[in-house]
Amino acid sequence: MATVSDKKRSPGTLLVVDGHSLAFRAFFALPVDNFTTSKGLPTNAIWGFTNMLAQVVEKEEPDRLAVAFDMAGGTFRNKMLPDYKGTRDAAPEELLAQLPIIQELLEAMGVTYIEKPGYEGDDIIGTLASMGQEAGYKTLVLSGDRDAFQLIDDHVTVLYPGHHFKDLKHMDAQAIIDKYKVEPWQYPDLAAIRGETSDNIPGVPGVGDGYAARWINQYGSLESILEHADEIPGKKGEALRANIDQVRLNRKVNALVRDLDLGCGIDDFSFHDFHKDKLATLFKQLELGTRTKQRIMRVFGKTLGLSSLPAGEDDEEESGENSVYLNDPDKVDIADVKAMQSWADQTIKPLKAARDAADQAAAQEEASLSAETDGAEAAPVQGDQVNKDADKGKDGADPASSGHQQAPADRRKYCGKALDHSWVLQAEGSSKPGKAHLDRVVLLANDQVVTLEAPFDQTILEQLQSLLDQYHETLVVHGYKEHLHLMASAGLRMSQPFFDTKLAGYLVHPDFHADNLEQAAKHFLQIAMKEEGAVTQGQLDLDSTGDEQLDPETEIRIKSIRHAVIVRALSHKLAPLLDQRFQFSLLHDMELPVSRILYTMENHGACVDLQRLTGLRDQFAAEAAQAQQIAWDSAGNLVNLQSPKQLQKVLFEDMQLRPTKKTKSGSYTTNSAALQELYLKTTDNEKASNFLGALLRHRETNKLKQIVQSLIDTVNKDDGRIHTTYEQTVAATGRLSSVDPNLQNIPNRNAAGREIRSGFVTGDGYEALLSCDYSQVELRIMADLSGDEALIEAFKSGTDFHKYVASLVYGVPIDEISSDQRSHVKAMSYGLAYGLSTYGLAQQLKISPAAADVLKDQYFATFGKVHTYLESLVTKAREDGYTETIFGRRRYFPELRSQNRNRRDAAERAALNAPIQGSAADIMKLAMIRADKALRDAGVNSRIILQIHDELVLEVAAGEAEQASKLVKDAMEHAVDLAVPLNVSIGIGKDWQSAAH
DNA sequence: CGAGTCACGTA
DNA sequence: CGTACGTGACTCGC
Repeated sequence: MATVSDKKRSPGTLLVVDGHSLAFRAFFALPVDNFTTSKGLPTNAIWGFTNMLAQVVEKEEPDRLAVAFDMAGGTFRNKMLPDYKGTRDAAPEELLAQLPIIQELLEAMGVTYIEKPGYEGDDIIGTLASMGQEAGYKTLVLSGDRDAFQLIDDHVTVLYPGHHFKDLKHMDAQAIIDKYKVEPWQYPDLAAIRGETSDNIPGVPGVGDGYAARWINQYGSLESILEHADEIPGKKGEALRANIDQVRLNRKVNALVRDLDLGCGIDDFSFHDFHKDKLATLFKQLELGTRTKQRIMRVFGKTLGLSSLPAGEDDEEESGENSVYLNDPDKVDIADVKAMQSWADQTIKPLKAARDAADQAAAQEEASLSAETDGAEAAPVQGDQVNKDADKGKDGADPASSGHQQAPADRRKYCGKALDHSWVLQAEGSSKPGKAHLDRVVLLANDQVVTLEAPFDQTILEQLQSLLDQYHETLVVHGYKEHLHLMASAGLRMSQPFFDTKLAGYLVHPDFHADNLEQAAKHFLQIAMKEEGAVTQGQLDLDSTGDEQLDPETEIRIKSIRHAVIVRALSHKLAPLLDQRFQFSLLHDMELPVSRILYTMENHGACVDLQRLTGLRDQFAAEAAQAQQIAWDSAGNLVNLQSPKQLQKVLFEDMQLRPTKKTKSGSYTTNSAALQELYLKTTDNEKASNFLGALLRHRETNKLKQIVQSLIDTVNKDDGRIHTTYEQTVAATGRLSSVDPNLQNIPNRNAAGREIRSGFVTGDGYEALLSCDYSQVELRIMADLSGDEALIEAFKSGTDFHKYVASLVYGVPIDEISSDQRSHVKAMSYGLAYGLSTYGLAQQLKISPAAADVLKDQYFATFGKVHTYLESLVTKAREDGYTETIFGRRRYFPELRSQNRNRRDAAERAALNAPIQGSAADIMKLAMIRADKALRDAGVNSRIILQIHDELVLEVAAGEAEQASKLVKDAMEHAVDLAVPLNVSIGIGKDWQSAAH
């Protein structure tokens, strides 16, 4: 179909496409999960590639088109640079599988594609650009590879994908100069210096585009820079000199070949025959959407002068495309309560009925299915994980059913398709406990969005309250706890929603911590945000192009709507993942109820005696100042005692003390263990000895001062209480953490520090603090999970656990166990769950490594199954890629396959610890749910105010001490049913210190 | 001003 | 050369 007449229309346009780089970019830009055929074939690169190509052809209307591909096998570049991975050999299998299909599609579309053994697509492109130039064509190079920039001149423009690959930038000479401050032909020099991380090409460390450009402009060329490398000052110059060879090599490798013999001419790149049937078959196989198909037909059909094809009979949906959930919703303006009511009646209200109907249909289908298969295997194999463990319970210790949810019939095991009938509420403002305020609420239902803004009309709030009350079971939010704070600040209550994308994201990937919603979206949806925060995957430019300057208020409003859309997309991404792992119950019966409890704990806060705290602060400050003075006197020098660097100089240079250990970065440590050792060894130097003693005292008291001060600083002026924030999605093991301030690290180990706890007291109407803590939970979990009879017996015996274990290990009667023996065994027991080494054990107990080895052998000889169990944890993690707690909480450990020994060893220790620490965390969470419920059911005013991993602190209302103690102790001890009893010890007193036991 | 390092408090 | 956290101070480089 080459048309001679085309050529006369000068200048004609030649479009050259870097097939591999485009497919590569598409592959990583689009979530493979949403582009997979029912047979499991990934199609994200195919979809992205064809759509992109169609888009460009439609817009640029080229007369000639050729697509270049890399070929399997190395190129001449690999020979020069063994680590070079710029080619398809480094691509993931899922991408490679799509390349031949893309070529097949191109063929059907009548598009020429070219590949040449030993060369990259880039070289073919370079050659094609030369051919275009000779023939007087305007050439467009569509490529995601920056090496193509060197081809740019007056006749060649590169179309380069932006952060999201759909946004093409026209890179002409001026654009290169603007961006890189060098001419296009100098770009390879710049790239050689900077390197290309994505291609695994190292540049000069510490040198980026800026410096590279500066040098190029100063010296004119790369060769000239290298000749004058000696003149370049500073670290950067040093780094350059150290990497001259690398830079030279880079420059050789990034030069594109421009004169290959391709065995064809430019007229071979006209549009060829368009195979409609073949295309239709391919599209069917690939299960691509109608929209894509019609677009291809339209664009490439038109090139041939065919009329647009009729919509035809295909009724397939745009299935599995993420963009469905990222579509721009329609904005609905709500003028008054009436409008809101009618909007909700049309959108939110029908969701519940629709969901119930869908549930019923699903149940029927399942029933008929199980009838067909005789009921043997149709039911889910693994059910509700929270209930899994409870199945073992014989005496009503079912943690889930005693949780706060309603009738068992209401309890879902899976999200299933229920999300299709859900709505999103996105509240914005500050959720800080004690000072939350609500700025805006976005409601998203049925692809329609309503925004409500402060100041809120009271009747609108009532309306909203009624929606929350009636339809919380179909509601999706991002962060239930934060929403409780936000909504409460406007006087609104919020029952447990159906889904929480923040919590779900945490369950899916507990190691990943997103600071905000956009990061979560980027992580889970592979969506890129523009600087202003725009979603670029969908067309989320709510107001026309989105390019013009919007006023800040509109901007922020759009951002909120965008957030709601992201939440919807996230929920659809995460729900199937939870279902796959049987973790919905973890969300519904554990994390969500815990969120509500944390909200109330944060809200209540902990009452402190401000006078007591300031008194302590002054006392610690005085001691610290005194110690500092002594240190300064003996050093003869006003060293900053809080500067490790200055201390190193004073200790190891001025005073000539023998350093003990090094820090990670190679300097000598000045930590307290090292200082104490030095202190003991320094007998001949009075000044040094005084200095060390004073320094140690300063360290301790100054730290305490700092902790007390931070408490004082965070006391809420309105109620005199401290409102910490519990982070529910931070600790990778499933624990909570506490910030602003951290109330989980208030000193407890030595007397001076413990005094701080006396500053935590009771508020009006409360008479005492009650502290309840689990004894040796982690060890008990190990006993249960390992099934070690000796260890189980040790716990059942009810005597001093560590003494009992020591007597077994040392083969000595219990009453003959020395305190040293007890503490050694205790350290060993706890060390187990951390993956301790004999070296570490020896260090901690200040015994020889040989003695530690003996202890370890003895220990494992006594508790053999524990040893086997711990090893099996790591083995299983290596096989599965993740560990699991007794309630099915997972943590993934890709580092177990690391080539780096240190990292691998660290991963092994973490994998050993995760299920143990994590199970303990799960148990505590269930205990909190039970305790909270028990207290509320009993109608008492006493309440949980703090959680410190294995301890709960309650503020006990007048006259409730005995009742509250009993309720909480019972709730904690029966949170789960293990092979060993759970033991909770309690203490009560007028402050936290005296509540110790 | 932000990131990284060091030190140290808790379970 | 045991796990999991958060905070504060200093220091370096932008």
